[in-house]
Amino acid sequence: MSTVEEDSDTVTVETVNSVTLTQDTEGNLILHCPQNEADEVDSEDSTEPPHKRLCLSSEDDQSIDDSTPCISVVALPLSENDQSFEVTMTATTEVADDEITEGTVTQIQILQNEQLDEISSLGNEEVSAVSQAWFTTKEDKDSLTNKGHKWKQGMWSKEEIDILMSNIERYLKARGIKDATEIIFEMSKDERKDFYRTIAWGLNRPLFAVYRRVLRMYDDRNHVGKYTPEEIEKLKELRIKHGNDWATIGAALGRSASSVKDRCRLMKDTCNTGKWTEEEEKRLAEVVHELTSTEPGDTVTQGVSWAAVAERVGTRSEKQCRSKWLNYLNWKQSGGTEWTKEDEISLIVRIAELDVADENDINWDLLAEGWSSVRSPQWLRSKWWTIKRQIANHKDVSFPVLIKGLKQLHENQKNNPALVENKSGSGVANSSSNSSVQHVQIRVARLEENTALSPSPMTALQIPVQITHVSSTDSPAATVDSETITLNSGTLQTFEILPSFHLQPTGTPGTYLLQTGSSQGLPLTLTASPTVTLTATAPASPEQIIVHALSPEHLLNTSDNVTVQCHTPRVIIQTVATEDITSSISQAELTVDSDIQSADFPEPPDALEADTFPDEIHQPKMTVEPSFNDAHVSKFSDRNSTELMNSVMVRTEEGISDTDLKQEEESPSDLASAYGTEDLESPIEEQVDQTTIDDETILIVPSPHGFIQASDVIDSVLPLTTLTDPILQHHREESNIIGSSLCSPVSEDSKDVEDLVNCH
DNA sequence: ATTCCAGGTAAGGGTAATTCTAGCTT
DNA sequence: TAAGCTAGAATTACCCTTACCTGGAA
Repeated sequence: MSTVEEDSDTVTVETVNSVTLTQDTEGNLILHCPQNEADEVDSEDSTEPPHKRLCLSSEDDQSIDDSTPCISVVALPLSENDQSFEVTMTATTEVADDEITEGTVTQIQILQNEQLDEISSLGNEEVSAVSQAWFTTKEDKDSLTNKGHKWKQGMWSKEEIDILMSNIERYLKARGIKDATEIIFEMSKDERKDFYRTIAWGLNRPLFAVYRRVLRMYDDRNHVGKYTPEEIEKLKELRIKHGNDWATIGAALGRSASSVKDRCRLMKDTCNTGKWTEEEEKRLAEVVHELTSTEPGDTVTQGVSWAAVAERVGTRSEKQCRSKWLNYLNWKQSGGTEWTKEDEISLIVRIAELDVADENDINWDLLAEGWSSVRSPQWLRSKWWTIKRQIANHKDVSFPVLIKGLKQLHENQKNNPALVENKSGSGVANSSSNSSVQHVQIRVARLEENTALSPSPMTALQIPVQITHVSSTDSPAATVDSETITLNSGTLQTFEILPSFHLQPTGTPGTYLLQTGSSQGLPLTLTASPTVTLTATAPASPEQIIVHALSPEHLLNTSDNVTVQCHTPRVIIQTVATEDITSSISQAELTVDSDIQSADFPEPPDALEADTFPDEIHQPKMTVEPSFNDAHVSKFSDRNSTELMNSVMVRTEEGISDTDLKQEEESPSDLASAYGTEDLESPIEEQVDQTTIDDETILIVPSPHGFIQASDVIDSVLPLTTLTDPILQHHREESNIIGSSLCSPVSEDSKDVEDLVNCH
């Protein structure tokens, strides 16, 4: 148990596990509990789902009850296996920027499986010690290491970037500053005092790493792209003139200093390009062995000074030398064997067996050991990268899901070579190539539900993972896939689906633009009571959005009737009805429509194009259309009636070309008959593989169309047996609605959300 | 004068994405 | 033989850490 006391005499945020606690722009507190730390207290053999409740209590009776009269809590198990989870608390009163440090005493305790476990903790103090310390020297680091501190290194995860962006947003908002670049590039050190320290909060990285990251993110001379031949020429001249004064050279070229520095590293006048000659290879090998004091045949993958090697080789740059050695020469010299399809499957299995929650946790050195066809750990990692990219949306699914999907995919191919052959469309099915399994998508949707617990913690239920083939070689409409999932469950209050988007008001009441990371906006229409409007807020992350649609009576008391919040890795769209949120069975419905449709949506305003997310955050788009009704609403088909109370529709689109946007219109009745009959042509291709792994179901759905149409998979997308929520199952048994109320996708031109509403 | 703080610079190891190309099939 | 295709090689823009530096404040 640890107590985190901020620099305040009044506030204590106390946790009983090691959690990262952040606060978004709306004052929502986001806690993240890493798996390894949770494991300290969770029995290893526990098979209980990691449902945890967040318990708020106050040492000061005034604190929560008075100042934050309504707090909704969302507990999100990140996967069915790990014990990590995220908790989001939404206080309906505005929480000021500094309230965490200046407010009242709040105790946060994490309860698991309805038992209050006293959980030992590494605590936030340690996190703070790292992220609040500006240390770059070896002594500083040794000192912290000796005190038992650990911090994250390597590539920043999306989650970290989300936290950072959220912190920056909050900092800007609190100070009324519009553009972070004002602070970063224009203010003096004194003026921006504490900026970096503030935005580093919740990040387990050295302050210096945060600083570098922020500079890169906001430097518009970064991410400029490929150097033109003219730029290269100019760069050469500037290099002669200014030497290693990268800042000056960069300024002259309109590039960042590190960019021009990196580019210069690649261009040596003496460098050859293209295929290595035997002489060059021989020289490289000799130099590497000489500089590392190794013998020919020894495996050398680390501890090589490539700059020194390149210097000695003479005709190649350090990058070229490293790449050649690690990806070919060392393996060839030490008698490596060819990489096979079996190796590929083995790699997936081995990675799965590692049971790591994050790809960054994979020890590639260890994985590459004693594997003759692996050229180097670095090469193996790049191999994994190519395997991973067989999944078109690999960036949008969690790592465990990705692994499961790949495993299932390969097993399916192994058991059904015909599928491989058909999908590849060529005679290369027996080769070790990956071509046959490219253009696969994994779809994950998760449902959540309010329970009777106050103040409304969520328990999760899940929609199966779906993998759909969308081979672009098979069809000009290849990137178009579609399916519609309709759930008709009275208890559903929360819908969660990948990937993500961003809400922006359009100026038209009740209509919002939904913006994806790639700056494409689409309208969001709230088909609900006129008194319910959406308030879009800056998301804490582009990955996850929570929409809280509070009841009309609550709306009278607050301007924030809907809260949008994001955090990785999934999108959540949630309505919270203030009345009877404990109702176990109501008639709420939820429609998920990931259909791809041609866009006759209005162009997004220019304002939406600008800088909503950093360049490096890109998400594909998909259509998401959850609709939530509370107990006042009995049927989805009634949604256009005035009975609708809380109904939210959200849609966005896949990034598809104009030609991809030509999809045949299907009426609901067409669809209903279609998926019952017309696709039953090929026994092989009709095969739907469904495997339940833990609580998650993965479907592999080959399609005769080369892509998934609504008619292909609807029946499989949501088999009744895959819903794991007991309440929902109970409801299903009662009504048997889910299977019978599958909603069709709507017309190709997305007449708009009204059509979707009325499609029943 | 010294130490600390809050950056700042350069070097270099690395990753991930794209482009090129040799070799294969049609 | 040419065209098309693909896997693997090569390239490169960008990322991250490390080590050392700087100028002002304490």
